[in-house]
Amino acid sequence: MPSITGDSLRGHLETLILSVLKRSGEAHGFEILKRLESAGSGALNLKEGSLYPALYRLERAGQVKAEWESNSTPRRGPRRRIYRLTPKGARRLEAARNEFQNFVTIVGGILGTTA
Amino acid sequence: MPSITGDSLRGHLETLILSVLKRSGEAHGFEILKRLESAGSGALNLKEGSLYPALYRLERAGQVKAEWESNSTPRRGPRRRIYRLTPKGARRLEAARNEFQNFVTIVGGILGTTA
DNA sequence: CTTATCTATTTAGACAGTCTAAATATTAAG
DNA sequence: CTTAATATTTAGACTGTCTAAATAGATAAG
Repeated sequence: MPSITGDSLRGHLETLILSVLKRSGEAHGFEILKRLESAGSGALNLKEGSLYPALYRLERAGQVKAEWESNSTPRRGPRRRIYRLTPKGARRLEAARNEFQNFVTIVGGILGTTA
Repeated sequence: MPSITGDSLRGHLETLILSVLKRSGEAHGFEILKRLESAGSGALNLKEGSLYPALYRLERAGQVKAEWESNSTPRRGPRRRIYRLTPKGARRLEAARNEFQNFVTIVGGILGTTA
């Protein structure tokens, strides 16, 4: 099973988070984690210790907005923080997509995986 | 001018070095630096402080072999260390290319840049 | 001869974002 | 009451970038 190491993920994790929020709508941290694991087909070995700090960075940067979930529907477990994309985050996502494309073009070009 | 940040480069630099050695043959550090800058069309802002440590790691790992250049042809400047790919390095390069492809597929898939 | 310049390597230290690992919290189920 | 499931938080290690400068040799310029 191929796996993506932490080093490779660096600098891309925040973009991935923004992307799942854009595609599947608002979610709490743990669900974002599961969405990413699922979308990564097991290649993404993402840990809480990486995800939650990334969410805080995004929140501080105004790219996501977080709210504590109400306790209206009784459920198992502690209160959850629901994250959703802000307009600023959506713009950042668009820019990051272009940056990723550029990154792939440059690095892929040197590696000869595209040429 | 789009630029690739250090974070994104992380975990890919050693592969890039192996690739330029494979494609353009042996070279000393400074030339590798210039080859990468040239191949990156200015998007790669690579620094000596990143390159030389990476070369030492590759050497320790047996993926490149380094030799001090002889002083036969008089030239300006200090002696240079010439690096060339080892068979082990060539195998690592092949594996790393596949890993990069996988990385692009997974991350690109989540970002929606390929789908 | 002295100084400046070009080329190249080395290295100290800062920085940031992963990871490991565990602590904490809440509620349902048994 | 205890156990299990869910979710968040956080301390600390690790590593590979970056900044920045020190070191160095050889030739060119004056």
